[in-house]
Amino acid sequence: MDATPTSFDANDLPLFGGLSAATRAELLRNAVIHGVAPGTVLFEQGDMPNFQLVVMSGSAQLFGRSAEGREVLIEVVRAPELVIPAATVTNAPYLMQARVPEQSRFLLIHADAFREAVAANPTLAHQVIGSLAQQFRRMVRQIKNLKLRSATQRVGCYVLALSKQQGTPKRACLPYEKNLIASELGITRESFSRALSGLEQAGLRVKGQIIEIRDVNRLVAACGPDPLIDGETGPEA
Amino acid sequence: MDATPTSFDANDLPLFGGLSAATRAELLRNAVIHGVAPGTVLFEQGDMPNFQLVVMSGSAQLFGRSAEGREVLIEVVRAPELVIPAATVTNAPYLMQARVPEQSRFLLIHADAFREAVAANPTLAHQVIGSLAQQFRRMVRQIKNLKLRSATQRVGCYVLALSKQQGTPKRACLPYEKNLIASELGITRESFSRALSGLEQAGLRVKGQIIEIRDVNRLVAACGPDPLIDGETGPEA
DNA sequence: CACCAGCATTGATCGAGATCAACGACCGAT
DNA sequence: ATCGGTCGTTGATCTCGATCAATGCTGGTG
Repeated sequence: MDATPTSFDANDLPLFGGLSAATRAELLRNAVIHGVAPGTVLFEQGDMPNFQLVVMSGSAQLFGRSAEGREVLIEVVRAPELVIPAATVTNAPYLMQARVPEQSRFLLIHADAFREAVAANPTLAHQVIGSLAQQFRRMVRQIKNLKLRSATQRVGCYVLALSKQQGTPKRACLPYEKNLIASELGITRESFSRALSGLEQAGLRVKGQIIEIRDVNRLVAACGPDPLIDGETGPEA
Repeated sequence: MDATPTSFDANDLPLFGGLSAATRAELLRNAVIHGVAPGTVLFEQGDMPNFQLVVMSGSAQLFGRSAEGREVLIEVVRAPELVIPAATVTNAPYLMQARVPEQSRFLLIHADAFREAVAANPTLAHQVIGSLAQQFRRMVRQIKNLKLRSATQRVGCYVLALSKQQGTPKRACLPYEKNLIASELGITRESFSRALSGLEQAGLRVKGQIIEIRDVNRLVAACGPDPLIDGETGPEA
């Protein structure tokens, strides 16, 4: 079980797997690598995509904003994922804003060049299809999560999913501020806090960013996780 | 403004646009057309995809179900769309159940054959990318809708979007049962009914399946529609 | 060190929306 | 026409989560 690396070189990106050196080089001629400081906004919602961004290290957070200015976290994209290829390939305005929470590196490919390369190159197209499909499924999962579960269930399942994906069955470490996690789960930070406290009856112990799971079975019983919502993260993968 | 047709022939599907007659024929050799009666379940959530389904006429409704058995409408797919290509291309279990609400016709392409054809065929791959991207964006819009707006706002914007897309600025006709629309909007049928009543103060009149919009401006002011959530549906397209 | 700013927790209260229940309208079947 | 079923509406009540407000905690800066 080799973990996915967190940092990538422009030439060993999975995106380019199976591409001939020539086409890869041609694509990279239309691209630059950009180091980005925390807090940077990569693009605003409503902007037209000029580049296809690829996360080489670090991550990007995608936010949705309402007319009244409320802002919620919708997704987090990590290396080596594409940042919303859906916008680039349809050449339609971004539906979300992208912000960078940590020091990160991005590959920027000119949108036109990217679209042409995808059209000309079956294996590249295949990679894009895979990426789009994964991202689509994540969105469907999130919708099911929002529509079918209570706030407490969402919080509990979130913690369970974290602990699995971190490989620590008795512990989960929150990956960013509770504020953001709450908005990702479609609740306020206050409700998030209360839900965590409430789940202490189900064998949970909150210590800052670290959540201890004293009784997994009780937690599972309390919040009813579902692989078709929370993701597989079974033995493999 | 020629409306999109509601019924398609196997040979003039946009999916096959730009394909040579030979490859199209080859694909269709691995496919069958199936007429389907209302109420039929095409597949269950959790099933592995055996076919890539394409809607040739009619529609398919996609439902998510929770462990406790609650069921909500997540999306409706109409001709000439692909039915969840994300499941087929990733060869992963369906996250939703597909049910057919009306007499419909589907093209069923063997999943393996479909994947091979996509891999071998850049223009087909391009069509799949476009379809996936559109569907991804719809899911993002729905998430923003759920997380950023109140129930009443969602209902009002839904009616506005309907009237625009039906080309009747002063009227909207609900496309299926209020029951289902409510679950699509993430609320109960009772709340949906009340929200519609409440919006009568904003110039709305409910007559069964027909909703009259007596004062568009007031409705817009009341529920704050946003092209980045509700879709463009501007002058063209 | 003192200070301040941003984040997190906790309490009190409010309100939107869910739930429970009753009723009416519609529709297909016999 | 009568029946039974589904769907929709309306009312009463409840509850979950939002909101408002106060306080605590932490980390960075002078």
